Amino acid sequence: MQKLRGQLDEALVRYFGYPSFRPGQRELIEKLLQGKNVLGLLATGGGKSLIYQLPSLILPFLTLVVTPLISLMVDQVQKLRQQGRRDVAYVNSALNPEEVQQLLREIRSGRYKLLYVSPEKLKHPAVVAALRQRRVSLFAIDEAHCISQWGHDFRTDYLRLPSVVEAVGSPPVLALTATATAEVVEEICRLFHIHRDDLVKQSLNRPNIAYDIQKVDSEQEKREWLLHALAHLGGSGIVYCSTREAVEQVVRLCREAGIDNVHGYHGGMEAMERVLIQEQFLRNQLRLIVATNAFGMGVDKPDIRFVLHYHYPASLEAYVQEVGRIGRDGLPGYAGLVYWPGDTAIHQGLLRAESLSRADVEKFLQVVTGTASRTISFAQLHTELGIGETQMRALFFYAEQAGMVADVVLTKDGYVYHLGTGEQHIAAHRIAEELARVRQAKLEKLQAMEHWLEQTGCLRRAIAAYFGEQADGLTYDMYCCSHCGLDRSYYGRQTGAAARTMSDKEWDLEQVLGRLLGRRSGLESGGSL
DNA sequence: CGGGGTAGCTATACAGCTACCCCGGTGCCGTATT
Repeated sequence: MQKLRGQLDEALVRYFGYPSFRPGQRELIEKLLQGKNVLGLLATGGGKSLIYQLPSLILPFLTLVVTPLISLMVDQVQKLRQQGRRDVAYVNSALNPEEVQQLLREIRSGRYKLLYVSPEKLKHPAVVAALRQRRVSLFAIDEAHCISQWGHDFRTDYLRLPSVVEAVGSPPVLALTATATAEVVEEICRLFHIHRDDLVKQSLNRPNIAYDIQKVDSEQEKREWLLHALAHLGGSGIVYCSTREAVEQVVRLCREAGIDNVHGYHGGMEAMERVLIQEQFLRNQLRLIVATNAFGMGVDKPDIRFVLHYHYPASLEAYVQEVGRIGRDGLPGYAGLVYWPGDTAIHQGLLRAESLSRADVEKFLQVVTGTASRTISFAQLHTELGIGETQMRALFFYAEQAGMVADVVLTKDGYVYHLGTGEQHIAAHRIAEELARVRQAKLEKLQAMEHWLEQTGCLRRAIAAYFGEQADGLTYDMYCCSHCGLDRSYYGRQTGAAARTMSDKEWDLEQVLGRLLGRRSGLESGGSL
């Protein structure tokens, strides 16, 4: 063990240039090297990626990193390659089929030590076979809260990860996140057989963030509050809205008020435009981003001084993720939220829109079992079942769990599947129950968010309590929250880096995108990834 | 759930009201088409 510690210290200095580990890092790495499954609960900006990047240099075989977004994979691989690591790659839909084949050959040949992958790609038998053949030394899951946040409906492949771990030979598992309630911790530990003693948890309290919430009576008052806040805050920040349309409206509102260093961001925009906007924000060429919850994950900007919520998010977990982007440099930052009770309609409506009834489930099973071709086309989804692709994926997932479907593949014709041996009426019951349970859980998270808004105690302590933390001794005088006391004018005096003018080269769209996406010039040429 | 838009009525105001319908977020994947 003494020898191992020495090796770790040496590698830390040699490869990362840090003199010492940050809290939790060494403990997690040592447990992993002992072959244990671990969960790391570290505050945002706590140096999570080092926990798998460093072992990947020491371990004999492959370190696999499951990542929710392609942009995160591209970003990480690009950074590591710039640091001179040639044994790093990613597998996702940014690669064309030939590139994937080439990459799988290279994986089997042992060229890579660190591989980033989307959970969806891990469903492919060819990918799993290559990984098993090469052998996996470490199975890391970044942003592990996605398992609970998305795994139950939106991206069910997250819930398949435990069987993937087994399929690649049950290597040690590392789950990492900055946001997890006691229930989420429990679920991750259960899914990946993580022992209670192997949970490494730090306080998620962010003492440099001040919380301010304001209840108003109308949309007009919200707009006034927002403009007033923006006029008085210094530095760069994010405004979160719950709908794309609200994003556009708030951007217009800002511009009409003379704030023009601003841009909107949401999932309906072109991927390239989104990349460009994010990049400009990171470089302080944009001061303000108005966005839906699409914006933020992987945005590693240290000097975000404020996050404003024009709509509150659907859960406290989401809220903590969003405001957690403030002040990673450790300097003071401001989290402001304005709401009126009518805002709940957006969340209630989304919940209603995505919920499937028992009748929907039965109809789905009838169509699935009654189609001789064992195929459901995209057109059928809409005409016969009246549901979208996301719901369809969830239905297939739970149908598999209930034994009604043996496997599913997405092809040009739609979903092609094989039937299982389950009994239809039992399966329908189980699927409907499961969907109801997922919906109920979401509703409760929304209600917890709304309860937090309405309660009158310290906002910081209430967050800590929600995440099961002891909140004693959190006293920040006039820099805590709007319930304890808050000197708002203080945050106007804080200024971040001033916006500067871009050079012509930086404006070059191709330059920026080529650097960030690096698809065509990708793996085979090596350097430009 | 509830805001916003629209159709339709009233009954003589180029408006005003009501009733109704629609819509609302996150990203992989694979495929065909721009």
